[in-house]
This record gives sequence, C-alpha cells and structure tokens, in this order.
Amino acid sequence: MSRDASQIFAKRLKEAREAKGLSQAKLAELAGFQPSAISHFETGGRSPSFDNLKRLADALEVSTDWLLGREVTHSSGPLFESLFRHAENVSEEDLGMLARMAERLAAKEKDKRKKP
Amino acid sequence: MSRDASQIFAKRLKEAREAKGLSQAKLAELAGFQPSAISHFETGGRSPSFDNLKRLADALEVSTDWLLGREVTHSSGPLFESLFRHAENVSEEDLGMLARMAERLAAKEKDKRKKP
DNA sequence: GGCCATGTTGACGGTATCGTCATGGGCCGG
DNA sequence: CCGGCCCATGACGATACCGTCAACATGGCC
Repeated sequence: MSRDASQIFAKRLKEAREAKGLSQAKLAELAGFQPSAISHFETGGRSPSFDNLKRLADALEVSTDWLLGREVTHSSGPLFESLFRHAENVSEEDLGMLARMAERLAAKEKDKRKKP
Repeated sequence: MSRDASQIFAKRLKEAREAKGLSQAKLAELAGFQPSAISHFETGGRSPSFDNLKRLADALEVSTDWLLGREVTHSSGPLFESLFRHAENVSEEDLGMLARMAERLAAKEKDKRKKP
C-alpha cells in the first residue's frame, strides 16, 4: 500500500535524530523505546502507530506533520522545526534579538552567494 | 497508558469532521474507510495508526499535530514573522546556531518563570 | 589483535488495529 | 407508522505493531 509513506518517515526520523546528535540508543532511552525499535523505524521495517509517533515527535521536538512527510506551512527540516518550536517560548526581547540575528545571517549568506 | 491521549484525538476528530459539515459516512467515503471505523475512532474504541492518521488529516485538512493534541499554537506577530522570513535564507550551519540559541533562550525563560 | 559503541536484522508471543459485516437505537420527514 | 439517515457497538479472521531478546556486522580507538 503506502510503503513509500513509511519510507519518508524513516528518512525524516533519522534526519531529526542525527540533527540532535543522538544515537539510536539515546533516543530510545529518551522516548522510552528499545534501541532496536528505533532501528526498525529508520530502516522502514515498522511504522509507528499513534502513541509511538507522538512519543518520537515529542522526544525529537519536531512536528508529526513533518515526520509524516506532510507539507508544512513554512520551510521544513529538523533545524527549522527546532527553531520554530523553541522560538515560541522565548521572551519578546529575546525574540527580537533572534530576529535581528537571523536578518544579519541571511544578509551575510546573500553576500556570500554573490561573490564566492 | 495513553487512554486519555486517544480521547483527545477522538474529540478533535469529531470536532474537525463537524466543522466541515461531514457525516461519519461521508468522511469514511472521503478518506477510504468503513463508516464504522470513524465511529470507532470518535468513541475512543480504536486509535488510528500511521497511514490512517495521515489519511484522516488529509481528508479533514488539519494538521496531525492538532489531531494528536500536541500544543502547536502557531504563534504570530511581527517579530516572529521576521525571524522565519530571514531564517529561510541562512546557511544550514547558521540555522543550527539559531536553533540552539532559541533552545537556550527558551530554557532560560522557563527557568525565570519558575522562580521569579 | 581485542574492546566498545553503534546499527541492523530476525525471531518470539502478546496485543491492537485492520477491513468487513451485522445489528440496534434515535431522530426526522413523509 | 415507516423508510431513511445517523451513529454506536459488537463480532470475525487477518494483519501489523508491540516489547523483548539475541545475534551479527560495522567502525573507531586503545
């Protein structure tokens, strides 16, 4: 049926885990799994269901929509997801600081692309 | 364990379905289910897994995060908008830096709220 | 070489969801 | 009253995931 759907999930799971610098064992411990379970997920052998999907998303701090390969409003990726999630919990002052920093970094990147 | 987790899902599913003016039968047809399956979901008898969760979210045009009861109140505001508009144009490296910084700031904020 | 962390794979019984179908109750319009 | 929706509920075998454990391949690193 939708065997490729779980393939997308497998890819994203691995991507999100590595973005946080976690081993499968660490993630397993964090989310309450057996290490092998994570491997099964990432190799497409199993598809998580309900509770486990939520536990994984919670532990990795990504959206379930992104894990499932659904289109998300903004740009996506584990880093973006992480930024998105945490930025909701900072003070107004710090949020402004983050925004200005992002602006500077974006300008720097634009410059670099112009003359490499 | 997570009997209440599926209760939240049941609530949200019904809410989303009624918001679109669909009967259980219509939604079933739309998403490729048996009508009884929808009823089982909404009464908490069953929890959907992977494929079915995605099919439901697609048919109802809602996020899986919301269906699962994950608090993803899409924050907004000019600073937030600015942050994400620029964050789309920074390098992967800088994005990671921003994400980690947001994480630190969020943690700091959480700490401050605990003992003012 | 040996050691340890990491990841893959395959098995096992237990359990939940799967699709399908049948039944029964409530409610409304004809 | 009765046919038509709507929904809830319960069964059935089939399938899939669950947790657990064991075995094995890697790839550093001493």
